[in-house]
Amino acid sequence: MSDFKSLPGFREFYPEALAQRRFLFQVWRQVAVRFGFREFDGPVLESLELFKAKSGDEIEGQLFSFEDKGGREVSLRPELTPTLARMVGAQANSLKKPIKWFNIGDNFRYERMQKGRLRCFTQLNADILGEAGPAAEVELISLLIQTLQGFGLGPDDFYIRLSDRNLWMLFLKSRGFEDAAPRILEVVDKWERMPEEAKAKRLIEIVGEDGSTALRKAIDGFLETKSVEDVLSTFASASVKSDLKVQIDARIQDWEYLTSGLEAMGLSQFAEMDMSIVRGLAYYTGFVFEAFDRAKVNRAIAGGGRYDSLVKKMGGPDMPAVGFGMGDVVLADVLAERGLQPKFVSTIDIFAVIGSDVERPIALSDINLLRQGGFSVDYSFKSQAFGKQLKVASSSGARFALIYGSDELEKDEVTIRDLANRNEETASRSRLLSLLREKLG
RNA sequence: GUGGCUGUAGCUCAGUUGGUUAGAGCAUCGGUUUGUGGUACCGAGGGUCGCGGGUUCAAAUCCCGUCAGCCACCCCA
Repeated sequence: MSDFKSLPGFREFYPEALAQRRFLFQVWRQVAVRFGFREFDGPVLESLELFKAKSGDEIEGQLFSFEDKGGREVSLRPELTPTLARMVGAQANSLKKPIKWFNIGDNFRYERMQKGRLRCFTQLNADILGEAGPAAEVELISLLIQTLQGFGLGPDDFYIRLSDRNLWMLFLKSRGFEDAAPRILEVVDKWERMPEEAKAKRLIEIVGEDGSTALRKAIDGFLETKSVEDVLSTFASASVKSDLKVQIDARIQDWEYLTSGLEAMGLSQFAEMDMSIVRGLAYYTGFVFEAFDRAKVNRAIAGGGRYDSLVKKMGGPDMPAVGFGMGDVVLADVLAERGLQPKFVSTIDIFAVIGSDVERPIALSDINLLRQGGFSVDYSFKSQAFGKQLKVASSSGARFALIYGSDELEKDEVTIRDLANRNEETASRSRLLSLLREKLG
């Protein structure tokens, strides 16, 4: 074993593993293009400030950051969104709206690795910018669903949890918790995992002893919300000021637009309203959603949401935005568990079997022509028995073996052997290329 | 960052209460086979038993440390 190991959390891809990896990318790219998204990319290394500005100092401990030789504080990107927001912001006026972009790229986090979590992972990011209404969410969530379907995953395998930070804010306002709302959402984010006493304690810290019981009841009640009808009844029971009422009604209309849009696409079975999703990061402003593995609780395959203020924060104009990310690590695990990761066999078109060093120059000449002609051709580097070479030919996955023996070359011919059915025919070397073009189409 | 479990060949694993030169299957390479391939047979290469220290006449085996991996927390863009 070598003393030079790869770094923790960084993977090596041998050809077979790389083939599987490229399969993921291929499906990602194919579906995104089908939805009219355009591929872009940004730098892998950015200034540390870019990520600190967006996510806050707390995140810094997980950044893969260091000082470069010019004394700059830099970081490998932990996510693509800040870069995207900056890029779009810089050319916002000249870009056609809505902007539908996607990226497949490596991201980095410096943290302890575990299942589904490495220090270098690849994410599909898909974002729509310049569309403030829920039509963008319909498009993005349907892209997310169709992508997962593209891998053979169905409604028994995953579902989308839909939530809404905006609706949470309106709800908390309507119950009189407006000022503490951001801090309350932080608690809601961890609600499922928190022990009872911890919940009570945190709520008292936030709103004090008096309000905490009512708040507790409100949160538990709102978490039960499973449909637009539930939302309606939640707010119907509350007496709220008229300007707030207008906002709530507008938001309910957005929800109706979103759910009916997904229904029209035939995707209702995949989507569930689940207000427990608020997503940790502060930059989400509206709808948030996650794709969950049905087989394992608490395993998110993808997640995203709306971040309407980020482009402006990155120095651009006001520009609404929504997007999601899907990592390759969890996805590959999910596919492997379900046997949906195809087995890739490398194949070539033609394997040349060369009788001896006498025939070799002629064979090499043909091999080069066939390769120039677009065929993938392989051959044995050293002289070996015919049987041995045919064995190699067969395990190479080639469709045809070309046999360059002394008998054939006397007549300036080669034997074309179909490796599947073992039929042979002879062909003159001058016709070889056109004949193989017919056979291999 | 915290805790638990696990490290023997490329892979999956044997290896007895500590006792000769650490094994098997698969894989790889070579041969049986300079004119015909999925089988078969024969053979070869491949290991500092994760690494370092300790106990012992003797350590893959027992002890300590360390590194790595897995799992659960924490966190999750």
